[in-house]
Amino acid sequence: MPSSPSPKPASVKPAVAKPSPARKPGEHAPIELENFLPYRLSILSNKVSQAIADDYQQRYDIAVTEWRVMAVLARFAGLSAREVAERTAMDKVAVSRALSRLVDAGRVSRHTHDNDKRRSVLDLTEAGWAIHDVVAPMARQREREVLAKLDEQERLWLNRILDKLQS
Amino acid sequence: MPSSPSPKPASVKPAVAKPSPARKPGEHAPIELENFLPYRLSILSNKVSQAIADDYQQRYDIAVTEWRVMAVLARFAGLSAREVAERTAMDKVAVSRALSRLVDAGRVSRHTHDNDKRRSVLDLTEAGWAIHDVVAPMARQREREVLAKLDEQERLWLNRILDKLQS
DNA sequence: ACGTTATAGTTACATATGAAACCATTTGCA
DNA sequence: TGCAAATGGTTTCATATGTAACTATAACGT
Repeated sequence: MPSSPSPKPASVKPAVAKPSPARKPGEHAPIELENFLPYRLSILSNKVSQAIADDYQQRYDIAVTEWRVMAVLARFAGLSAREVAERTAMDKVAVSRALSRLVDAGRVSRHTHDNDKRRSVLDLTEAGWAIHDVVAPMARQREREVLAKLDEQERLWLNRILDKLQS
Repeated sequence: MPSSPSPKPASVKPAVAKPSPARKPGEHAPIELENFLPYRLSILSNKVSQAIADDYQQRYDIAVTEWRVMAVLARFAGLSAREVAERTAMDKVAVSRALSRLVDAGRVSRHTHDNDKRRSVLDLTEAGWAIHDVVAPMARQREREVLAKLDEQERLWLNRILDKLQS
């Protein structure tokens, strides 16, 4: 299975589109956004996230941040707000706001921790679970559609690469 | 060079951290955010973009959107606002706002197109180029630092994978 | 026990962003 | 021509987001 050799370097970019030089050639060395990793990541990330958000945003009136909070509470019941923030990589203010909307909407329950009155103890309500059980499969389906553009080997490399970049 | 075999599947995830089950096992199938592609992309993208933005944001009082506009104008002089929007994947409102700040700051010049008075003709000014010529190398350096976490083979795969996902 | 410091969370403010409405100009076509 | 539709761009308004300030509780050191 680990057969195919290294990928072709995606062709040497033979001057795409409309490269209008500004001044003396070679002087300013502008960045080629379409090959610039941060830019490409940003475009791709937004496109993928948006595709998923489109599935639930209007239908349930849930924002992306709220869905993320719901997703971690589905996996880890009884977390505090700070723990939710850690797991979602959101800041605590964003979490606080998402939670107040979710609690108001009856999708998350919030209690005070027995041994520490500062902390909240958060859980999905029945209504929250009901939404989760519809949205989670849709999200997974979208992910599958994106990954379907890759073959098995590429998917393995992608995982490995993301792992390394993450650190 | 195309020697190494397919990457190990990043280990089979032997229940990381704090997997507190919520209810009957297997019933709800929550998403594991840390393995969910859209989430991972989002985290990575934000981290990388932020690292670069930190280099110029305070120093020059430039927002990310403004830097992107400058970057495409460095490469393609004389674009219209709409063309800038296309190349940056920003919407036209965002471009309009970034431009008004850039023009006010004397970093971009805006003229009216000779044959179409609706269109603007945009260019970096001397001041704009001066900033560009400092920031562009810094941005490239950050990209290099990120990519340094990968070996040559992984970088090739990453390119290929991004190309495929982009479509 | 008591004051200092740290932590959990919310609120306030200032800025960023997106959708829709809007103006000006140009294009398409009867 | 003349007028409806399309296009480039800006403004408006409503919402989102981040930073810093704030409240309440807990932990720490004496």
